[in-house]
Amino acid sequence: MAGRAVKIAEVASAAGVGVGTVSRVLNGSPQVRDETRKRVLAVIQQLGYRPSRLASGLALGATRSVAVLVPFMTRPSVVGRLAGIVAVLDAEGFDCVVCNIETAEQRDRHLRGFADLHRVDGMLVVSIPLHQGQVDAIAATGLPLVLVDADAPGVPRVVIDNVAGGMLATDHLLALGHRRIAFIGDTSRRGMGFLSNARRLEGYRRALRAAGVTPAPELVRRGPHGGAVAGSIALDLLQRDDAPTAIFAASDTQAAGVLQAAKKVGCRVPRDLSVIGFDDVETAELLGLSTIRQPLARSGELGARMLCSLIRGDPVPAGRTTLPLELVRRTSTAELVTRSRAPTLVSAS
Amino acid sequence: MAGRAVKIAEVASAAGVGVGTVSRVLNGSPQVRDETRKRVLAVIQQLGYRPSRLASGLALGATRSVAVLVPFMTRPSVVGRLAGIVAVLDAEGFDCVVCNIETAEQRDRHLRGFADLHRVDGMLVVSIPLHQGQVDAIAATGLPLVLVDADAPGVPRVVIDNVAGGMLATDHLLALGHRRIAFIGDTSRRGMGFLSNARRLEGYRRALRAAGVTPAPELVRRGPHGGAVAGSIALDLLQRDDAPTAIFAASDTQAAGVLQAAKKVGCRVPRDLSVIGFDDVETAELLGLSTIRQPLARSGELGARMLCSLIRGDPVPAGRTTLPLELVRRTSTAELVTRSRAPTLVSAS
DNA sequence: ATGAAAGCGCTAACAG
DNA sequence: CTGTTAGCGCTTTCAT
Repeated sequence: MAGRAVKIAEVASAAGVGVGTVSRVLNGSPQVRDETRKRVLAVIQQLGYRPSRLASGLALGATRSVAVLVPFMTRPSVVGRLAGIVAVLDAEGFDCVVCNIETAEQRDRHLRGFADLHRVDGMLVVSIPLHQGQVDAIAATGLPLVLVDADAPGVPRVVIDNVAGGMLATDHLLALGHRRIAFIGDTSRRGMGFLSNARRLEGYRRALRAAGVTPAPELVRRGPHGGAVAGSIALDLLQRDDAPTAIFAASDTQAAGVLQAAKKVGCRVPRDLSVIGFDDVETAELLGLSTIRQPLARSGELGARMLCSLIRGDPVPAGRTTLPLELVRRTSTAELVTRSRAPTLVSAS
Repeated sequence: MAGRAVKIAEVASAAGVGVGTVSRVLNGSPQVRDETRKRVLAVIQQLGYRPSRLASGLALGATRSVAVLVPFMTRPSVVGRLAGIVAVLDAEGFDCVVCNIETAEQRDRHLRGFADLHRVDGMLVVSIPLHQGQVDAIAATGLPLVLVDADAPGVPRVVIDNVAGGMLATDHLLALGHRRIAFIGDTSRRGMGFLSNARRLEGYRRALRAAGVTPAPELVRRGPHGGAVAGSIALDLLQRDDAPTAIFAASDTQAAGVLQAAKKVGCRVPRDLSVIGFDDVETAELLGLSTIRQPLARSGELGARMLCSLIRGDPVPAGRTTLPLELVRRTSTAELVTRSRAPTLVSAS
C-alpha cells in the first residue's frame, strides 16, 4: 500500500517544474502562475504527497509547537487552564505538547529537555513555582517562556492575587457574623513548594486580624489535596466542642469534601455551618457552593496568547498580569445563627 | 547572551574530534573511549551546546512524538484517560501532542493534519467515533493508530462493553426491587455521533425486558451533557405523579446533577430515590454515588502502550481489547420502600 | 514566474 | 575506536 514516501522532488519532476515552485505552491506564495499552481496541486493530490514537517521545520528553524508543563493535570482547576491554552494554541496553529509534572525530578528533566534546540518554539509553565536559577537557565537558551498561575520576577506571567482571594472569602464569612472560621488547605507536595495555598491562608489571617479576630491555630488545617482528605479534616473540626461555624476551603474540591462531611454528621449547610471554596469549578455550581471565582480558562488563554506573541517577536506585557477575582455567593453560606448546642465562645481581641 | 546557536561541528572541532564521535557520545554509543567521551562532554557543557531535535529527527526519520485527539477535554472521564496516556508516553520518551476536538471540522482538520509526514510517529484517538473512510485514509498513510473508547473494525483499540455496563447498572436497581427506573443520558453533539450513551441505553432496555419490565418511554430522557441539565431533567421527572423510584444516569457528572435535584425537591436519596451513575470519577466517591466503574486511566495507559509498540514495530493485540466493568455500590442506591405518596404503579408485563 | 543550488544540523554507513 | 561523507526533505536566495 503505502509505498516509499513521495518527496517534493518527485512532485516537481512529475509536474515538470522545479522543487522551488512546488514549495511555493505548498506555502501559498502568490508568485506562481495560476495554471502552474493547478498542475502542481493535481500532481500532489494524485501522488498522495505529504510534506515533511521535520524537514520544513529544519529549514525554517521553527517547530510550530509549544510545550506546556502542568502539575496534577487531573485537578479541575488545572484542566480549566489547560483547556484555555489548548484552544488558543490550536487556533494559532501550534501543536501543544503537554507534560504532567508530579515530581521535582520530572519538572527538572522536562525543564532541561525542552531547552533542546528545535524541540519547541516556546514553553508555558502552569502553576509550578520556578527558582530563579531555573528561570535564568531558560532565559539563557532564549526559549520564549510564559508563566500561568506562578510567579517569577522578570518573566511574563498571568496570576491572581491569592492573598486578596483569601481575604475576600474570609471577609464574606465575617460579614455574615461568623467569628470561628476554620481554614482547610493543602500541604505542598513533593518538594515543589506550591505557594497559592499559603497565600490564601495569609489572606485569611489578615482578614481576621483586620476584623479584630485572633486567628485560632486549632482551626487552621492542612492536608494532602483531595475532597476525601478535606472531608475527614472537616469531620474532626465539626466534632470539637468549639467547632467552627464556618469553613473556608482553599479549593472547591476540598470544599465539596467539607460539604459531604457536614452531611455525614447531620450538620446542615448553611444553617449550622457556612462553607466557602475557591476557584469556581463546575462542581461548585452544582453543589450550590459559595466560592471565590478565578478565571481559569481565561488565564490559560491569556498566557497562551502571550507566548504566541513572544514567539512571533511581538510585544508582550512585561512582568505580571493580574486577573480579577470575584465572590460568587450561592447557598452554602449564610448569616450566623446561634446554634442549639452550648453557645460558642467568640474569640475577639 | 544567547549568541548564535552552537552546532555539533563546533563541538567536534573544539574537542578535536569528528562530528561522528560527538554524535556517538550524544547517543550513548558504547564504542567511544572513555577519555574521549569525557572530553567531548566537557566541551558540550562549556559551549552550552544543545542538540537540534528537528535535525536528528530528520536524519532518523522519527519525531519521538505522538498525537492524542480527545473530545471535551474538561470532562473528568476524558481527563482520566488522558492522564493515563500522558503518563505512559512520558515514560516511553514520547512527546504528547494534545488536541481538543469539539467539532467535526476540528476532527477532520486534525485527522488530515497529523497525516503529514514526520509530524508525529503515531496517533491516539480517544472517545471519538471514526468512519471507515477516515480509518482507511489514515491506514493508507501508514501512520500507527490506536483507538481508546471508540470502535472501528481492524484498528487496535481498547474499549468497554457499554451495553453490558447499562445492564449492570439497571440490574442492580432491579435487584433492589425498583421497577420504575428512569434513564438520563446525553444527546450526541455536533454531528460526531458518539455512541457510548446509546449503548448504555440499549443495556438499560435489555435489562428491563429481561426482568419482564416494559421500558416506559417517558422515563427515558436525553439532553446536552452536564450536571445542571441532568438536574433539571431529574427535577421534571421527580415532579411527575408517576415519578421513577430510581434513576440511572449515563455518567457520574449527570448523576451528581440528579442528586442535587433530588435534594432541591426534598426527595431523599436513597430512601425515596435510588441513583446510579457511570464511570466512577472522583466526585462519585465523594458523593457516595453508586456507579459502574470503568478503568479510565488504565484504558489510556493501555492504549498508549499499544501505540508505542506499534511504533516500534512490536506485536500488538489485534482488534478490540475489552476492559472489565464493575458495579461499585455506595450509598445512593437502596431497596425500594413503598413511598409516602400514592402507591406507585408498577409496570410489569 | 521559475529553475538551480546552497544550506538547515544531525545520523549512520564506511573506511581506516 | 574514530574521522569523513553522503544523505534526511524542505526553504530560499540568486539568477534568469
